[in-house]
Amino acid sequence: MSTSANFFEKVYQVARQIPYGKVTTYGAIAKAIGAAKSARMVGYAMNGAGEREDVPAHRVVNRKGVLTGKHHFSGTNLMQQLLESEGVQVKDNQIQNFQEVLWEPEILSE
DNA sequence: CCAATGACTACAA
DNA sequence: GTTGTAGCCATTG
Repeated sequence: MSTSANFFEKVYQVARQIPYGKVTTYGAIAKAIGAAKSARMVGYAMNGAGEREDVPAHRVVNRKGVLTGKHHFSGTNLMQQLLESEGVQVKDNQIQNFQEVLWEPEILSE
């Protein structure tokens, strides 16, 4: 495997730590895994995480609290429904009480 | 190896 | 506040 394998693993590891009814941002995860400048890669990793039920990709949004990656889910509003099902208010693909439901992961250390 | 892509973010106008 | 440009870096062709 490649070095990037660890990168994905770290992303999944942090994503799994997201508590119920909470959300986080790509930048927060990227920073937590020690790759704050690789926020894009976090979203990219989420692509493969969609198959993993252990990784709630629907709880990961961009820094504005917008469901930018909803198109990657099965349906067009599946991501929003999942969030609303957890008590997260979403409107027009954007989380309303974003700051209230926002959860920041802890920095991973080796 | 080089070029293009992307579920991002920050800054400038 | 909106729009545009640039930086970022792993993946893919």
